[in-house]
Amino acid sequence: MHQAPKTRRGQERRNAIVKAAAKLMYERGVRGTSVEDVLDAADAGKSQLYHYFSSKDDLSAAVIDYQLTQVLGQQDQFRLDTWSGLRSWFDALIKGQESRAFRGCPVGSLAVEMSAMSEKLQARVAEAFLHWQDTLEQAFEAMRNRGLIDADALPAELAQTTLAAVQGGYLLSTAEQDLQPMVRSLKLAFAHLRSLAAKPSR
Amino acid sequence: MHQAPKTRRGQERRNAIVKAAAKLMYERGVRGTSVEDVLDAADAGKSQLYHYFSSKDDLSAAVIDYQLTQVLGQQDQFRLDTWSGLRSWFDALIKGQESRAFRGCPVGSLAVEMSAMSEKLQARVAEAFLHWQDTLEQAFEAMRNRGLIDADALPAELAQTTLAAVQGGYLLSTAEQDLQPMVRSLKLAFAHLRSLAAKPSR
DNA sequence: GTAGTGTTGTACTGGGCGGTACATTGCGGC
DNA sequence: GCCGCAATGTACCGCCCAGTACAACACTAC
Repeated sequence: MHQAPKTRRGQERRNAIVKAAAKLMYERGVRGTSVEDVLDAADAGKSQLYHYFSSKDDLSAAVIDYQLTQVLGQQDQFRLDTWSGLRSWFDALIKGQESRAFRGCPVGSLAVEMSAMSEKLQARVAEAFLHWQDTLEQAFEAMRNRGLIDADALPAELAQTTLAAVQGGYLLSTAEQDLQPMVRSLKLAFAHLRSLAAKPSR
Repeated sequence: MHQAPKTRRGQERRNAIVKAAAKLMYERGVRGTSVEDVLDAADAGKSQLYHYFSSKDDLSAAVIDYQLTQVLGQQDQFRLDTWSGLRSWFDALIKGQESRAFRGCPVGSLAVEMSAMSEKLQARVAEAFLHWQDTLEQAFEAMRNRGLIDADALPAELAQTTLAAVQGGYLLSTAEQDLQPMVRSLKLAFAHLRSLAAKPSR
């Protein structure tokens, strides 16, 4: 029981369950979503869930991965190692937050709740954020290599502060149900990155 | 039923319940904390809870207020309208996050979960954040009035971006179980504020 | 078709949880 | 000392929910 699907059909059912879980957990929170809600939404039965997952925690872990994949997938549509690409990405994040009714970051909101649930989930959350951070770091490193940002800048540090600005923006925007904090936070993050550009040699 | 306490003793019991609830909800999340857990911790009975609160949601709302009060209380120990006071406050936030085992912001983590629970709680969360933001705004306005920061700076905007940096730092630090993101995020926020100081006239 | 493995339907259970009912006790005012 | 209200103890209820048991079905290979 609760093993990886071995047929295409099984794979599709598993994905449908994760997708439905991701949607509901995003909207109502992890603990606010019962497995039966998920199964109803995915039009699946209980035996299917426990065929592929060992527990709700296990499903939740899959949901983090799924949401991270979604976020990184959208992120890949932008050339983050260019100024215009970065700006477009920020704009897209803001648009997304608006269109999803100020519900916050699909990864970040899960992260807060799951970090307090179990050691295992906490570890998965950490992994997810480090991965996300890493994709940003690569973009900044590329910019540095191409001379777009100063050679002394630390891509890892920039990735961390940028992600913090994104999450801080999301959180305030969700808490206050207002787009403005997110707009301002990202604007500031962008300006900071921009300030590291084209340093007049050393 | 569920009305304000009318005696000193009642007041104390009510406070004890809220305090215990705040502690547990912070550690385990709101939905991860049962009212019975709270009552055990507060050494109280169920009739006491429902004497002062109409529901768990009602108690949760009181917990937001309590946590905000705690945070603002600690914040009041610093002169936020001075550079050294600001820096000390940031340092204290970092120390707090460390000493509380990377569990995140006592207000922010509640906010994420509660925003998705009900309209009423969402409204209370918004109120809390706006209040917090306001205290920062007052500090920045005082600085501006005293010429510590540029006359063109907008205190409201600074308050929002500063709070976003705080929350973003908390979130990443909690997700990654590492102090560094918070340290860097606050360092950056401080540098940004600092950059608005002593503009060479217009 | 038949065997074997992957998949799915259904019915059930045991525990936990929010909330209620109601009786009882503590306490201040007169 | 007794009345009245605030405060508290206790037992209980109904519901929901994660997880299980087990039987039935689907597909592939031969």
